[in-house]
Amino acid sequence: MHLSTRGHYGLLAMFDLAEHYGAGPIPLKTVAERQNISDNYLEQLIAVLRKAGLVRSVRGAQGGYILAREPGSITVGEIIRAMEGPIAPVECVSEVEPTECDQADFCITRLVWTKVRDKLAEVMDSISLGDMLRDAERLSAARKA
Amino acid sequence: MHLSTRGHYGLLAMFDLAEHYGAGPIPLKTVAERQNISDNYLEQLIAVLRKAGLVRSVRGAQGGYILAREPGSITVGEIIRAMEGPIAPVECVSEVEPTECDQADFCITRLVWTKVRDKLAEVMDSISLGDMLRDAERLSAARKA
DNA sequence: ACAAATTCCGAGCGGAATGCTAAGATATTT
DNA sequence: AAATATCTTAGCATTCCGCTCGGAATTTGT
Repeated sequence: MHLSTRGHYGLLAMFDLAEHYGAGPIPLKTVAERQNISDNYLEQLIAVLRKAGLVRSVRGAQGGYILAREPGSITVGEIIRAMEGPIAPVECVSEVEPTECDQADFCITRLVWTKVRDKLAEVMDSISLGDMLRDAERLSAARKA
Repeated sequence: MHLSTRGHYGLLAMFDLAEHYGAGPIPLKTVAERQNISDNYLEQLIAVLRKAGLVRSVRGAQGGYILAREPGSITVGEIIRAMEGPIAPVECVSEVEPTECDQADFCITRLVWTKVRDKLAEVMDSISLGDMLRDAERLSAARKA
């Protein structure tokens, strides 16, 4: 049950952009440095996020990346699906194009994986970048107190 | 968010043993054939389950494998942990020995992964092989009707 | 016009994990 | 003994992961 660094870094980068939402385009190098990720590598990852329509890019000097939508309307689930593909503990219960299996009708383990998948999707879809920003505020407030 | 075949096959094998619980030791070859898994490969996988104390083995002719406990007392979570290691979408929130991270205290994504991990564990721990047997009965009853 | 800053794109690559196969050693039953 | 199983280890092809690198294209500022 492991995520690859794609999803891990992808969420870090998106959250970083969320924290600076409204401040114009953020160069990738800045994000990479703040999140301690190789910027060469992050470049490839953000390309995926862009193609998925989750970030907008501005080329040239003073350019960078901006969230395509408000932080509150982008969920962790969307980001993870973009980076890691459809949610599916095993392929035969993939959210899209589950692989055929002639025993699917009476496969009990399949029921299990379906439940797992649904819970997974439920948690991830229920958390937005906006929620995370609020958590961050609460945390830093508690820290000061 | 993919399981390897280890967890997948592991659960299939355990469920097969559950379906024949009480009928004495089941040879691995039989399980492999019924579940359509390479028996050479399954041999390695079941060794892990045995070391985890989830199945007992009987060597020699007429030997095979038996669940170490009642189906109702063995959960999917146990099986998956045995086969795939501690549940953890990312390492820094692993159930055991989470890797150190100097930013752990104010890492918001970490909170997300913790929630994901907990939900994952919750579903898997809430389903036992006994539950699956009941589902199987219900399904075959519905099929006959 | 030119230089600097940036995104964009694709090639390549070492290492690790995955999913097996295979072969033999060991134990038990008949 | 012979047959039936588990047990153990080695190996191996393929794929994926997590990068690095080089350079082209685009925009801004001087």
